[in-house]
Amino acid sequence: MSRPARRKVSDGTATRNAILSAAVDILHREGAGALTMRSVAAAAGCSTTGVYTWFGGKNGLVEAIFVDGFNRFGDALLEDHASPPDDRHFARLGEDYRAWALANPTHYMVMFGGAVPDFVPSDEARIAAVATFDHLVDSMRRVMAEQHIAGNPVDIAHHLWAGIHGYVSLEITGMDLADDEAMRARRFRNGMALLVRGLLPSPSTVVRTSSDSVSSPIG
Amino acid sequence: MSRPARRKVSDGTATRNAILSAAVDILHREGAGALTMRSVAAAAGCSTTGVYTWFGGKNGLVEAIFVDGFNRFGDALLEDHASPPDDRHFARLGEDYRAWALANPTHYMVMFGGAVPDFVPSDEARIAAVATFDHLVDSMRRVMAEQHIAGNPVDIAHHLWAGIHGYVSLEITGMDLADDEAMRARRFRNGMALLVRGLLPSPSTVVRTSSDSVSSPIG
DNA sequence: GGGGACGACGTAACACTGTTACGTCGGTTG
DNA sequence: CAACCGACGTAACAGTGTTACGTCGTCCCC
Repeated sequence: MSRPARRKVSDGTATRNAILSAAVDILHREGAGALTMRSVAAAAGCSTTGVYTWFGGKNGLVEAIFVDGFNRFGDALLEDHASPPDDRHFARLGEDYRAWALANPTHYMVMFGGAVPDFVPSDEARIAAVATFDHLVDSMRRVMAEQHIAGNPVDIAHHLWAGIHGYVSLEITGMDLADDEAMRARRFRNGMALLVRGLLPSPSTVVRTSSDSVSSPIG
Repeated sequence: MSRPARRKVSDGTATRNAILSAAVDILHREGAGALTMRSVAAAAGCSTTGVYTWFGGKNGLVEAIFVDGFNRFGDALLEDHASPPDDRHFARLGEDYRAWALANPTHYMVMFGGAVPDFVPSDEARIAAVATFDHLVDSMRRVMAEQHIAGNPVDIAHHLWAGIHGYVSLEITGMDLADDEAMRARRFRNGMALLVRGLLPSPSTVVRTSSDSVSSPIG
């Protein structure tokens, strides 16, 4: 990779993209168990060794899926981060988070749940994943500054993230014992409201109920 | 199973237990990827087909691990449920929950995270798993009755469970971006306090200012 | 007591998985 | 132009879950 890459007639990365999108497609339609070197190669229209030349092995392929997932996931949440924060800012963020995760459950579980045994993302891949979280921290920092809320934005963002992930993860794995989708949506909405209310108490209430500066529940 | 089971010289279920404990041991020591029919059979001292006679296949074996995990998990939390609830009741529960999950991460991920591709627990197994959650609901119902707190205990227990699971799940999969164990423990403790305070607003503390009892800074 | 019957195995094979030598082809580069 | 080297395909390897098939020992019934 240090010297200039040699080019064939067509840009070589085209087949790489074909393999990756085929893999994502199989993962989405048939689950992690069907994500096979041979099935991916067949869907991409190449031989199994083609996958090895571009991804090094299954671990590399899954890692590419991992990074690709965080890119898509981050894009889905991007406009939430970009929009000017109002009262429903984090509620919308939570809804979009949940919507993406439920629309791409297998992808989400590869990213967060260890759906592929023995796969551990490299530090490089983890750094790419963290960017998604950084956007959340930025949003948090901005809202906290505007509302004059004290505390560590990273910690508060982590609390929010863990809370959302808890609901979504239980829901994807079917461990939530809800009767129907309406019940799940209601619970999630209420949980999000609870989280936001607890994490970001409106400044007026904070000033009124306590005198010292550390009165924000989060610090 | 309807007619009386035939017995051999030794109770046949002994080999079943040997296989199951060998499987749990392998899962605990080497992870879900090493959980192989052959490795389990070898560790249990029998042939691969022996696993099939007792568990029907890998799915059945994983399901037995799934149920066994919830039994152990429930036992670890049992004394928390049994103890008379005080201020630190749910904090202790959270700590024990987290301690068990971090001590048995692979087992926990099989139970909650879909660590084995294509494994879906049967309704029977799910019912056995729900018993663990029922204990939490009972604790919640008792505390709410004693403290005269209104609300649906099932929903509130679910909020608490989802919150705890969110932290623990991120921690196990390495997606939490903490510097060290101390930071993780602190975040979890603060998150638990936040959850409990939000879910179970103590009537006494509601009247008084936030500087009492649970007002310690979180973050 | 004998004769089935049936459950608990083991052996060996099946299709399938990830992975890897090995050869080939063709564009790039000196 | 010639050497090189990366992008492939073919075919094989060990290891995976699973399944016929046979055997042995114990139980039930006559």
